[in-house]
Parts: sequence; structure tokens; C-alpha cells
Amino acid sequence: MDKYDFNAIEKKWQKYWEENKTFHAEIDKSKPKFYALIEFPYPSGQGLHAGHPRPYTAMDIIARKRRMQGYNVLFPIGWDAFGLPTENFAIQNKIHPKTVTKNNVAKFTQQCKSFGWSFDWEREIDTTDPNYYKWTQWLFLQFFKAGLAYKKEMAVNWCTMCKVVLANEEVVSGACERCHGEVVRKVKSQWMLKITEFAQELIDGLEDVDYPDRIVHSQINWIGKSTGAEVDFATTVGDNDVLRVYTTRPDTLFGSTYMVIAPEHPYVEKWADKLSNIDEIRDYAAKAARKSDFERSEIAKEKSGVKLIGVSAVNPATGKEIPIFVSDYVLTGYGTGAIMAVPGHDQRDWEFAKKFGLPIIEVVKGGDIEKEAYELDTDEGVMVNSGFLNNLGVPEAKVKITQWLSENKLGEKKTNYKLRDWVFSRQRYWGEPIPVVFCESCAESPRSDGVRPEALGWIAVPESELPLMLPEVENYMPTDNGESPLSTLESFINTTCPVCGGPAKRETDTMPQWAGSSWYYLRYADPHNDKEFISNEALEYWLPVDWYNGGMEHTTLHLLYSRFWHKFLFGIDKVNTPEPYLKRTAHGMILGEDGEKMSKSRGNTVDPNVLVAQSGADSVRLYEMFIGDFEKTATWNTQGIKGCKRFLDRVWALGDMLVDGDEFSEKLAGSIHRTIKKVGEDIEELKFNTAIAAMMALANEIYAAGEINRAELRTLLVLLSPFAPHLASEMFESFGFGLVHEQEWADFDPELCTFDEVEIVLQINGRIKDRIVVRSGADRNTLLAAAKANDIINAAIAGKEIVKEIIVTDKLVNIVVK
RNA sequence: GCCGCUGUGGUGGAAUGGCAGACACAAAGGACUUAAAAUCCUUCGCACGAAAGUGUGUACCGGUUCAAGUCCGGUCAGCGGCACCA
Repeated sequence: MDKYDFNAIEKKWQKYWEENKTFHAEIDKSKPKFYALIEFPYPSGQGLHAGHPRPYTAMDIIARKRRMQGYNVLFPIGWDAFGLPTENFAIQNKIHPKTVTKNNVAKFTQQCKSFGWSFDWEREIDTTDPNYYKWTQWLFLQFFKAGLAYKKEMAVNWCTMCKVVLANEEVVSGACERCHGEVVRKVKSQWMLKITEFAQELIDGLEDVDYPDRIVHSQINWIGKSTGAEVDFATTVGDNDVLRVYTTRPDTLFGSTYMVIAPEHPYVEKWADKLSNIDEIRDYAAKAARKSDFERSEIAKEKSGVKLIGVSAVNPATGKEIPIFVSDYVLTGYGTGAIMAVPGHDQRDWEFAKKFGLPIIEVVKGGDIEKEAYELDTDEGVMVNSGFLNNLGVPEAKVKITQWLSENKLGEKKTNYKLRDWVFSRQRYWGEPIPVVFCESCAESPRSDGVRPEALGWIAVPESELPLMLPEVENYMPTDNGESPLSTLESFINTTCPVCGGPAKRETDTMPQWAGSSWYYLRYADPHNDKEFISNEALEYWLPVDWYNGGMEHTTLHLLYSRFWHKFLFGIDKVNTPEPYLKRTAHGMILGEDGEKMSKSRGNTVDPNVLVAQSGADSVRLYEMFIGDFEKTATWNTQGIKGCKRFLDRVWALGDMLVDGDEFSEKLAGSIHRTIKKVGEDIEELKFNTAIAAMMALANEIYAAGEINRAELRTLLVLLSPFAPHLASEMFESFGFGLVHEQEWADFDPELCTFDEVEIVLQINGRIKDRIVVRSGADRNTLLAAAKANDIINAAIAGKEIVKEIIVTDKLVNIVVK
């Protein structure tokens, strides 16, 4: 046979698949459907990196196997193309982001095709295409109309030198990544989406889907449900100015010796004239404003704060007057922006109390509050120093104090979520324009036509006017006042109000990149529909997604956002299932050869396309799957490809050892059935590495046997075809077996998977003494008798008392002696 | 700091609580070759030993068990996420 010319073979089959639209899927109700989804790539300028082929090849293997199992498979691809890197690249290189995107998409397309992934290219989508973002805007309007989009003052990162709003990622230890200028937090009015309204549903829905535990945990944690109570503390200002706090530990109320409010708490300014040290407090608040929530809540840092002089509060349980502080470890975004501090039982409070010399009272027995706060997550502990709660256990105390608060109108039971609403505005050019206008006259004359109070004056662009096109401009540079680049375009801003017909101004912020990726899986099912975002027919046939694989880094944001959108759409009857993804798995990242995350600056990136040119797509595909446990981080090693290339060469050369035969030979039948079982099961469990190892082992065995018959080769190629589709297709065809992708997946006979004989380990006290071979499935008595007939075992037990005999079929005999 | 994950030969990694190191890479020795590449064969955790073998070994400390890489408690180290990177 000729040498394995991967270049020619791979080009040939890629052309064949493209011309024949082999992997194009249409609705076909005679077949079960299977919707396989990968996270669509962000088309960056560098092209595919070594991390892309891992999840894509994995899902391609599953998709190809499912087709051979008789499923109608939808395996789509598209581009998540809006976003910051493209915009920054465009600004730096003075190329329009649209052009940058076009070039990058072309590069990605060519590279994806060279890997032979069985994507349905007829369904390609691009989030920056007006035909796509028309529906992203339409979906936003549904949120808006449902009252789930609202405006709120939120802090953004503001670089004082570049005068632009920065993403968190662009802020490096308090300074601008590019110019190293000082970054402050600037308050801006922003569009928000009320994901918090779905907090409980997002938790509950996790019970109906097949996600790994680690993903379920991180979602639940992110949502951060807690139950506790809201408690009102009277203040010395008067009855109207009670300070409301949220606590998960109402049982510790008697131990609250001071209060802390966030520096941004509205009472600071409200009480300004009563506070003799207001300047100091304002100064502190200004400093806190520069820090991110992340920096502020770090437990390791030195606690800071300022006592309010002039106003104090009253602990409702003890009746004692207690001081109020501002401190940046209390955040406005969570709870009420104020806490009751219980230094005996909260470590942050304890540190704060130590620093400011505040009393620390033990109210739950069990720890040593001289040394540290006694925090407990179990429900152990007995109440002390707590009046009517004394001697109760913590759970009882919680119930009793909550009742007492409620009876005395001082507070009530409350469930809280850490989850915050989604900041949906970006002051950037390269995103979907938010399709609303502001009408001053409508804002001034309140109407009763459905405009919600929080959106007063904000009017939806009529759906018939979508898409609201991103204006094609020369200047997409950021403005120096923090507004979106669109704000400088008079022709864009000025419009008429769809309600009153008067002059109105368009919203100039754009949507975050998350918007387009929150619903793309729906569009894939019906990508060319210009009447609806998806047709009912496509929805009912293709949805939900059967298997979605993506990175762990997306499990709290993207995955939660898209579940949120889906749940909203389910609520308004636009989709037919409560969850978008039936099964979600996550791959591990690929690190550079030095064990560090691959990045340009570290210089440890690997260009997979160079490797495809050198060793062929099949070899690179195989290596990416062989590199290690799919769900774990893996370190790249270019040398490793060699072993995979060698294996494919050996498979190719099997053609020289081919003999006739319609059935498996006696010599290989057992091994082949076992390999069929192993490969099939391993693919379902994402254990691609061991599936490949099993095929390598079979190939080694065939080489040792010296020949392979047609039935055996045919089966081996079927098993290998999802992994190395080009080589398998070519060999299949050249030996007259037909088209491999049209074959049925291989079956195994469980009876032929067993071994006739097995090796049994003989142990004394758990230590291996000898090994014997017995027929497989031998019963306990037989095994024990065989063990006792063994000389080494006999010698070891002679004169000793047998305490225990452990016999495990097909594994071992362990005799415990004294 | 919080949440999630990981730690096994020179390297990547295998191992339903039951033979640690499958399958590969690298390395060393050999065959073929004028030579090189490719290919094929052999060796390959560590210590002692010529060998047979004996002991030891899965980050560290402790526990459960007849039996622990695997389960439990603690420690250390690394990785990912932390809400405007995607």
C-alpha cells in the first residue's frame, strides 16, 4: 500500500463532506433527534488556539457516533463576534471592527474546516449580523415590556487618564492596564436585567437537568440563597430613620454591639447635618469608591472604618445604645447595605471590633472568643447572655427570635440571594444598540399605557423598526466623558418618540457580549427565519439541547445568563421547555508546555494549524483527545503528537496484513468485542483518552498476531472513524466497505467480552504473596481451595490462627492470620 | 478572602475500595541501512542485588478498613471563577 498521505486524504474528504453537505441536518420526524452543542468561539485575531480543538473534537466524536447510531444530529457552529478585544484591536490598528470581525471569521472558518469537524455549515450564525442581532434586540424588548429591564445608578471603572470606562479585566491592581492611570469608580445610569427575579427558579431547575455536581454547586453558590431575618434598629435620629439590616444569624441579636453601614448608604448624606465628622466620613466613602467589591470584601485585609459621631442605634433585644460605623466591608449590593455586627460570632466583625476596641459578647457557647470569633455552620451550640433565648439551641433560638421580632414589629423572616441583577449596558461601540429612546415630554406627562414607573420616559423602539442598526461610522473611539461612542452621532441620537411623535433621543449604550450568546442555541435551530426568532416547528423538533459542552469558566456567568433568558421565554410562552440544556459537561483547559495558561505575553501558545500541516488533522485530533482526562486541565506537549501519528500510520499499514474473512477470527474476537464495548462506553463518559488507548492496544495485538481479516479491519475503522474520520473514510472506501459515516455503530456481544481465565492475587494480611491463574467466574470455595493448595500460602499460614478469609471473585483471596 | 477543582515514574497520564504505573512520550541498548530518517526488538518508579528476589513508593500528617491513589479529618502547593474578558 502507498504511504499514508494525510494531506491529500484530508483535503479529499473535507471537500466531499462540503460538496455533499454530509452533515447538514433538516427536520426529519422519522428519526430521533440529537442536538449537540459546543460554545461558539469568539473569533479573535490569533485564530484557533490549542484550547479550541479539544472540546470541538470531543463533541464531534459524540456527534459522529450518534449519527452512526441512527440519530438526526444537529451540530452547529457560529461566531460570538461582538466584544471588547475586537474593538480594542480596531482602535489600535485603525481598522473598522466590522472588517476585523470579517477577517477573523474567515480565518476561523478555514481553520475549523481543516480539522474536519462535522459542523452543519448551512446554519452558521454571527452575533454581529443584523439579521441575528435584530432578534437579540427583539428579545431585549420582551424583557423591557415585562418590566425586567430597568435603569439604575451603578459604578463603573473610570480611567482618569484615558477617560474611558474600563472592563474589570482592564483594571490591574487599581490602575489602567494600558496607561497605568488611576482608576476610580464612577456612577452611571445603566440598564439592568432582573435576573434576581428568577433566582429560585434557577436553583430549582438544576434538579431537572444532568449537570456535573461541580457545576450545580457553583451555580447554587453563585445564586447564594440564605435565609435569615430583616431587623429594624431604632436610631437616635427618630422613628422615621430606623436602620434595617439583613442577618442570617438573628439568634445572635443579643450579641450585636455595634452596627456598620456601607459608605454609600443613603443615611450618610441624610444625616449629614447631625454628624460632626461628616467630612471624615465623606473622605472615607470617596476612598472606598475606588475599590472594587472584590477588594473590599477581602477578609485578609486590614479592617478600616469611621464611627458616626452624632447618631447611634439601639439594639432592639438589649435596649442598649450602640455605635454605628461606616466601613467598606459592607456592600450596598447585598442585603440592605447595613449590618448588625456580632463580633463574637463573625470573624470580620471580630477583627473590626478588636481594631476599634468594641465589646465582644459571647452569645453561643462553644468557642473561645478571646482568640477568634466562634462561627459555626452546624447547628450545634447553646445560647448564653441572650435573655429569653438562654439555654436554647441555635435552631430553636432562630425560630423564637424571628417570632419575637415579628410580634413586636421589629423585623421578619427573609430569604436573600447573593445573586445581583445583570448590568446590561456598555459604553462601547462594538455591541448591539439597545433599542429604546428617551422622550422628555412622555417622561413629564405620566401616562397609563403600560410604561412602567422605572422606565418612565424610556420608550421601546417599535419591533417593526428592528434591527436598530449599529451606525457605520468612521469614529468608534471612546468619548472622553464616559459616554458610548454612539453618543457623538447626532444623526443616530435624534429621533422621534414612537408614542407621542415628539423629539426623542436614542439610548447610546450597547449590550454586553453575553447578550448574543444567551440565546444562540435557539437560533441555530432556525437560523434563516426572518419572521420570528425561531419557528414553533424548529423549537418542537430540535429543542432542548441534548448535550452542551463548554468550559468551567462559563459555568456561573454565561450558563446562568442563558438559563435565565430561557426561563423568561418559557414564562412568556416563547419556548417549550423550562431548561435549555438537558446535559452539560465541561472540559479542562489546555496549559502551555511550561504548565502555565497559554497566552501571547508568556510566549507559550501553540498554533494547532501548524501542527495540522505537519502531522495531519487526524493526528492532532487524536492527540487532543489522548492528552489526558477530558474534564481536567492538561499540559501541552508537542512531542506527544508523535505517538498518535505513529498509531495512525500503523492502522494505515494494516492494509498490508489484510486477509479474507467475514467473521472475527477466534484469536481476536474477544479483544475486538472488548474494544467495541470500551470505546463505546468511554465516549459516553468523555473518557476519550482511554478509548484511544484501547484501540492502540488492539492494534498492538493485531500486529503481534501478524494478520487482520476484512471483518476485523472494518470494525476497527468504524470505532476509529469518529476520532480520525479522514483516515477511516479513506481506508473504508479503498477496501470497498463504502462510506464509513453511513455505517451503523459497532455492537458487541457481552458474552464474548469476558476472559476464560483470570489471574487471582493471593494475599496474607493484605500483602501479596503469590498469583495464580484460574478459570474466570470461579466460586468462593474453589478460590479458597486453590489458595490453600498454594505452597507459599501454606507456608505463611502454617501454625497461625486464621482470623478471616476474604474472597473476591476474579480478583483475590486474602487470608488474615494472627 | 469566598466558591469550585487538582496533586501518581524523567514526562502526559491509567486504575467499580481489591495486582499502582494500562496506553503513550522521552531516554538507553540492539537490528535494518553506505549513512541518516523511518521502522522493528529489548530495558525503563526508587533502594539493595549479578540475578532470582526483598524492601519501599500515589504532595504532607493522622484516621477508617482484611485491604486506601481511591473514603474521612487536617496541612501544604497549584489551577479556574469572583459579576464590564469571553
